[in-house]
Amino acid sequence: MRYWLMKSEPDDVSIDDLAKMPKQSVAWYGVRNYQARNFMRDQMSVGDGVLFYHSGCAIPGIAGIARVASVAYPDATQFNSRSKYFDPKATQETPRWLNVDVQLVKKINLIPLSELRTHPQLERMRILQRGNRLSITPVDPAEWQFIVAQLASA
DNA sequence: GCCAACGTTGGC
DNA sequence: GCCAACGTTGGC
Repeated sequence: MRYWLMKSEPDDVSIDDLAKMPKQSVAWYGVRNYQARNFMRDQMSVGDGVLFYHSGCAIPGIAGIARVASVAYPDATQFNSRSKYFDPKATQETPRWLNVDVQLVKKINLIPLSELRTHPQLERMRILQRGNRLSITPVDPAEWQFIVAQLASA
């Protein structure tokens, strides 16, 4: 059992969009970074905890709690020439990009990035480090516990 | 819109 | 294998 923070742009898929999906589950398509892909491929298990993070928006922050709902499988968008995630080097036989399914556990009151920064318990979080761009990052169990028990319930 | 940080590409 | 150039991310 591991814990993750996964970024999504709410203009693309927001926490409310996730809540409206069948089974409140969505394929986490569009990851085109090898390190993030490898986290999904090598380290994620069904049931892992996910902090659903809104980025690239007016108030970035943690918008909900989710869970990993599948193992990694080929990301369909890499094969779609009309998709912005199309990858001409990927084939059905040798896909390059993978995704897991992510399922909503609960929407929470947004925990803004600016608030996360105020908690010394969280100062080592990857998301708070300067220059962080990775869209999927591991979260320490202690950080997960603090966020879910102390911040998400507030 | 700006800009710092980072990953990828491609020439050599 | 190095590294400059370029594109992207993402907070502000």
